[in-house]
Amino acid sequence: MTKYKSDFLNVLETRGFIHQLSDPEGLDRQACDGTISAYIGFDCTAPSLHAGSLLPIMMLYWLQQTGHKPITLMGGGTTKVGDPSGKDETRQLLTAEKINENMDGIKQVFAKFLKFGDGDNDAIMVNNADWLDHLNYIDFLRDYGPHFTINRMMAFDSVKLRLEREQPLTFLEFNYMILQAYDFLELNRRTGCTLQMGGSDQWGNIINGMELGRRVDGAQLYALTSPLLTTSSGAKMGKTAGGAVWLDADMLSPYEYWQYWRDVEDNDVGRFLKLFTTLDMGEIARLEQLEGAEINEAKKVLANEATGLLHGDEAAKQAEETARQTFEQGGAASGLPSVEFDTGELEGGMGLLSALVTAGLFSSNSEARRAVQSGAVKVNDVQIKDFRHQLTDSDMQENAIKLSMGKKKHALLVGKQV
RNA sequence: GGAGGGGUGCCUGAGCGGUUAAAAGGGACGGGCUGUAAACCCGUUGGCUAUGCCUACGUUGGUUCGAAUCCAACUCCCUCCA
Repeated sequence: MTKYKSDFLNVLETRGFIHQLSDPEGLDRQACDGTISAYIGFDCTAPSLHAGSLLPIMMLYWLQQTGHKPITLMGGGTTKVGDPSGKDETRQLLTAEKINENMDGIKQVFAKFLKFGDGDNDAIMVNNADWLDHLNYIDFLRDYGPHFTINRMMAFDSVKLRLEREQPLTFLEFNYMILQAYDFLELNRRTGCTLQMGGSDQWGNIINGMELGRRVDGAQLYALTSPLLTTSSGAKMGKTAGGAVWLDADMLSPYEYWQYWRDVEDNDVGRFLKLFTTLDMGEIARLEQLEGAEINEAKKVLANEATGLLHGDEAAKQAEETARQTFEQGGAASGLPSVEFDTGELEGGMGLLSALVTAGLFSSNSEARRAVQSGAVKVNDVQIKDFRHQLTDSDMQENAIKLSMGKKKHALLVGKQV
């Protein structure tokens, strides 16, 4: 099938995870001969990871499934510096407290995909602040500075891009690649890790670490990157109307997460099934054959599988059921995002606009009013175009009012006696 | 330290005394078509107790009947020189 002998590279290859690989034969042999440890670094710039990080997480998942050891590296130290790759502007510096806070949130997610522990191929988590925070400047410069030339550093895309666009690149950021390179070396020393994976934008950084390891310790290290993931229409993964597609259930409900996968473009379905589900390739091939309206079945499978991996099968089923009731029957499913309100407000009529804002469908009355006027709003599935409309007791159905914005966004106002 | 350029709405970016809630594009959202796609077409895109009011063009003052537009100070950023 593929040119690889090892399960690990075979799986990654057939599922479309591999973009660049530094030494295919060498790594393949390593993976066949024994257990390899590989790491991926994660930023701590947000309190939760989003769908964009799912790809690297899945790589670690397959790494473990094929018998190897995943290492998740939290960028507690490097986040203090900020990766300039792919950024036009200097990132805002985060405080140490904020970084730690974010790190706590991010940790939760990994446990759902990886098995942590002390076993041979159990995953471990490390924080590069552990070694970066205590570096001695002069010692560090003397030990590792000679292995980097400015000439080469200038040639890196992340640097070149800034210079060409005449955007500032601070010395702080300029150092980022050195620190990341050092991470690789340090991890190799500490845990025997020999492979670093990451998005294609990390290629340069990873190569740096590889070379540093070779020069300093004579270690044979490997680099593997995944393709930069965009949707067929070119948009970045993981962003949606309401913001990022967070992996934390508190920041994005399983139902909304399910909807995200349900709504992917036709052209992405096959690719996403391979990348974000664990279905076997035969099943995926079958789903890929579906065309026209039938492709919706494949999308549901995608949504179920992806949601199941993250939030559990139970949550996935619920989300599917909620979606089925909402879209296919037009009913008010209980699993919709719901907000409690005081039923006393209905006496004498409750303004439609404020109800919509309360339900979280709009952020301001004006925004809600415009939407009502353009016919986007429905109350219990009946379109209302008068923004002065008042909701009353008679709108309550089974102790809730279903409010809709457009075809896809629904919310329930659930009555609460006070 | 010296010289120049610049800070406009979610983003890019026009405007350079009144007709500016601020061109244009992007993005986003809504409607139509569909399959809860894509593409395409149309609309919306500061807030409010709404034929009116308030807030907004880095900050603070000033000139003026009137300022995003002129002046001053401050501040932040960029480029070049030392």
